[in-house]
Amino acid sequence: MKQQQKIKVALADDHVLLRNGLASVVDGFGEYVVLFQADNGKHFQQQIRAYGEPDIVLMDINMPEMDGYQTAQWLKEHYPLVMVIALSMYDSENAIIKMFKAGAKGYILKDSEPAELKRSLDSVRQKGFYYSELVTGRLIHTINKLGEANAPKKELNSLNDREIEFLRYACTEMTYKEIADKMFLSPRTIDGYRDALFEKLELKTRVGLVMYAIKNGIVTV
Amino acid sequence: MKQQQKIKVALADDHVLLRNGLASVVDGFGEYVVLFQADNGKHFQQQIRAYGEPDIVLMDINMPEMDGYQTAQWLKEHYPLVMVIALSMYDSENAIIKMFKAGAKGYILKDSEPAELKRSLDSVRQKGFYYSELVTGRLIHTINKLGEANAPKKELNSLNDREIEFLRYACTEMTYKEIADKMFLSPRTIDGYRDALFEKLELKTRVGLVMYAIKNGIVTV
DNA sequence: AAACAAGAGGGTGAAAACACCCATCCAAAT
DNA sequence: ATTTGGATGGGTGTTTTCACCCTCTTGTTT
Repeated sequence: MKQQQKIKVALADDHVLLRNGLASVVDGFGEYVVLFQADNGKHFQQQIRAYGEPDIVLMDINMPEMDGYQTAQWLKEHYPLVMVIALSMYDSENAIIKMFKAGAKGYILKDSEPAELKRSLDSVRQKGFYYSELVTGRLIHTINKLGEANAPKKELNSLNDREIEFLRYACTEMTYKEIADKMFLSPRTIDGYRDALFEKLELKTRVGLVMYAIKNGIVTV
Repeated sequence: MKQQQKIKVALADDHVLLRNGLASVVDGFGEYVVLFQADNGKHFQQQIRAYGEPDIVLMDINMPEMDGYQTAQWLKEHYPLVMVIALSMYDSENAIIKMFKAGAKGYILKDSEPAELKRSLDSVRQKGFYYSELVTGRLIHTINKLGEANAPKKELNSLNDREIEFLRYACTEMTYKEIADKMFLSPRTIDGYRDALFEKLELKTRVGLVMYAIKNGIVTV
């Protein structure tokens, strides 16, 4: 009887060990039960067809094949009642915003305590969202930026393939000239990529680019 | 009957979710049972006194209070029969060497598949060690370095507090001059720190320092 | 057809990062 | 008592990075 009242949770994360940890903790809460697990977005789509709709999904952002943004977006369109809580390794303002734009109802870090995980599940179930201090703080920062006069074309950045390729090289000990060679571009163009990223990511130095790339899973450390 | 023949495994890791994942996977193997879990080295010392000696310990390297190096070292002295498998977030040559020097019998990454975790447990149990390709590759690199003529005083680096503090600042967008101010030192001295690190870590650029710091848990991303 | 945005790239100069030199002080080891 | 070695920091010069200027395509929009 009580069994049927349990909240169904699905997990999407390519790190098997961590996913198992989530599963055992979620099951341990009692009111929640793990309906199924997936390695990535593609796998998740198959699983949801096989097992049916969960109430809540704990969704990793950085996954192979199909990442958390895409999967959350897909869920929003095809299963609008399913609530997504984003799971991230790092505290990244951009990731937070992109996941909420993709329909996520909460955002927690992978090194959270089980208590916070439970808070997020409870909150999403009861109130439909979970806004931690982390999230609130980042969102306030974004709001403040929107108020600035010099914010003409903030299309809410998503980097293109070339920029991402550049970012990966920027995380090595190569000079920009060497990166230019690797990418078959002029050093000037690389200069342009860098400056464009500085602008849209609000950074000033190459170290800033490196930290950004790591926090956003663009490079795997 | 069979129960008593199970290999006793202990876990030391401050990330609760991942630790739970390890526990459920290890228990799931059948031949292994998790004897106890600990948040850090200090906690681990208490637990081993309370629960007795495990056969194998899965030991995280970066923990608060007392880290994996220290804890492995302590185990080597006080419980020499306990076999340690180092658990690391990243693939870092230095971390591997330091853990093996502290007596570890194996080294695996936290995003390993359960199959590899099992391989490492089986191997350590049966052969007393687990040398993956990852480990072997890194060790060969080290061996090769030892053969070089220009390797006079390779004391096998451990960074001092000042260097670590500097490294943390190096992972920000501060210039070296600004770092010098923060650390109440001359820019020249900072220059020296940087060059010393370049030398002993075999790096050439600040980006290299940043990547090193991250891979070794000196900065938390 | 004209306007416009995006991608590639040139030039210049200042600032930061890197390389290699050296001196001093102080504490610990021989 | 002298030497060694670490931590600190000065000088000088080159290379890389960063900032801000600009042109010229090409493709799309209007």
